[in-house]
Amino acid sequence: MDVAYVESVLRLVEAVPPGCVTTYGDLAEMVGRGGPRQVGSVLARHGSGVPWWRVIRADGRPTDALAERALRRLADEGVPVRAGRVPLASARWRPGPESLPDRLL
DNA sequence: TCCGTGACTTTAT
DNA sequence: CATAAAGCCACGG
Repeated sequence: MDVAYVESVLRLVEAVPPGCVTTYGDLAEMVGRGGPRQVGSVLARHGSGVPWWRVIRADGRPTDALAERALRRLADEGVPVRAGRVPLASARWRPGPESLPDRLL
């Protein structure tokens, strides 16, 4: 896993605005390389410095080990949470061309 | 090479 | 709507 890839992922996560969420799969697609699991891998090792709680799974739930912490922070910043799950249909972040870090390297 | 592992996803029950 | 099974991708032993 090279540095360029890691930085691309971290930059995107940093670009997710408060009150919104995104998924591992979406990030993978934006980066254009690797898959959801690779994105998860990056956050697991180097995600301490970015808003990791805004990255959740495709089913709207944060990864199991971090569910408590993530859901509380999300709720704190106004993200709707129902039954331990975020309604992606409404809270999912859809970056406009100018909000994207773009030139990802 | 083969195999297990993981901050995952999709499809089928 | 909840679960299970299979698929997927990169890494390391």
